[in-house]
Amino acid sequence: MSPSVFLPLLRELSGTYQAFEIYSSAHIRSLGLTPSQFDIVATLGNTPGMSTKELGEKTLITKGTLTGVVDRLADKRLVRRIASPSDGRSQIVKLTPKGEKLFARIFPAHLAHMEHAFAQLSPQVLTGMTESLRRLRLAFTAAYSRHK
Amino acid sequence: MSPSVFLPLLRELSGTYQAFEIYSSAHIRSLGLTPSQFDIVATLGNTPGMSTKELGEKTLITKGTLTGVVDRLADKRLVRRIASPSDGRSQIVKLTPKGEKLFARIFPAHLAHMEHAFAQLSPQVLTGMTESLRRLRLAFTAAYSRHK
DNA sequence: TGACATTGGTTCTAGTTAGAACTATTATGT
DNA sequence: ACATAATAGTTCTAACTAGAACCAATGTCA
Repeated sequence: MSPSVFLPLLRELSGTYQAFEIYSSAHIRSLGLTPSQFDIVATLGNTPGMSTKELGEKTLITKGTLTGVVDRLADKRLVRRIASPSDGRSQIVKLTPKGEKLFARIFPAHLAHMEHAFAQLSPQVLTGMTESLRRLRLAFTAAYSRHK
Repeated sequence: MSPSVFLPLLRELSGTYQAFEIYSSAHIRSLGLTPSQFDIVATLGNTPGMSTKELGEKTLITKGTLTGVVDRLADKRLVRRIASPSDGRSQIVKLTPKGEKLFARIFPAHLAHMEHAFAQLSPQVLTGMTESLRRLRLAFTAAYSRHK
């Protein structure tokens, strides 16, 4: 495979991801959260809470980073840490009532904001893109496990 | 457009980008650079140098960040800043001989590393993915300029 | 049961990040 | 020419980032 084929793809992947981040995060910051904080709140919304580990898997935030992000959300009284009843090492993170109220207010608003970006694209095109990205992701993860 | 269509796409976009980053950056760090530093060195390779502004546009690194990244590369004696002859506000950043030597050594190695990830995918599929991503990027940038 | 490895989280370090405020220089419009 | 606006870079702040070292609790296996 020649670099002239995959280099433009890598550039476009970075560019598209960055364009998404810029569009999405401008809105999120206007709501008073950082993108990572929003990710946590959105993931915890409508759940009874989950362990830090599970939260990290769903949000793709590594555990070292997660400690700090959850700390700052706890400072804002949006989440609370509870010791796991079944595992002495584990913490359950859950939204406080204040956090749930925030979730109910900003999550639908953010979905509506994101929806605007997809106005010109058909569902068929979007599912096709999703499938393409999945193949590409699998190619990277497969290559990574081969090389490590 | 329903969130059930675009939310999986956004998740996959983040996941794919992250998988790329993990695969790519593990290799870059083993070469002694951070991903941002590698980006700069790769962009400056085989050029007579360019302004900080141009460098930021090509690498998608914002100017405030770029100052620090270039500082650290300059500390390592890999790049040098030169005053622009035509514009008193502008700096030209260029590789030093040491930087060029590093570029010649690690850039081909990194291309070869990335190439492994694409072994199972045909050029046709890759160019199709590139085009899909381009459409998605344009959707975000168009939405962003509408909303700002 | 007791040694050993694994796992969940925290802490630490070096670096990146965006965004805003700021400085110096250049461009614009009258 | 002069006032004003725009631009290139730096600096500052708050936050995120990965990765490694670390600690305590749990799991494994002989």
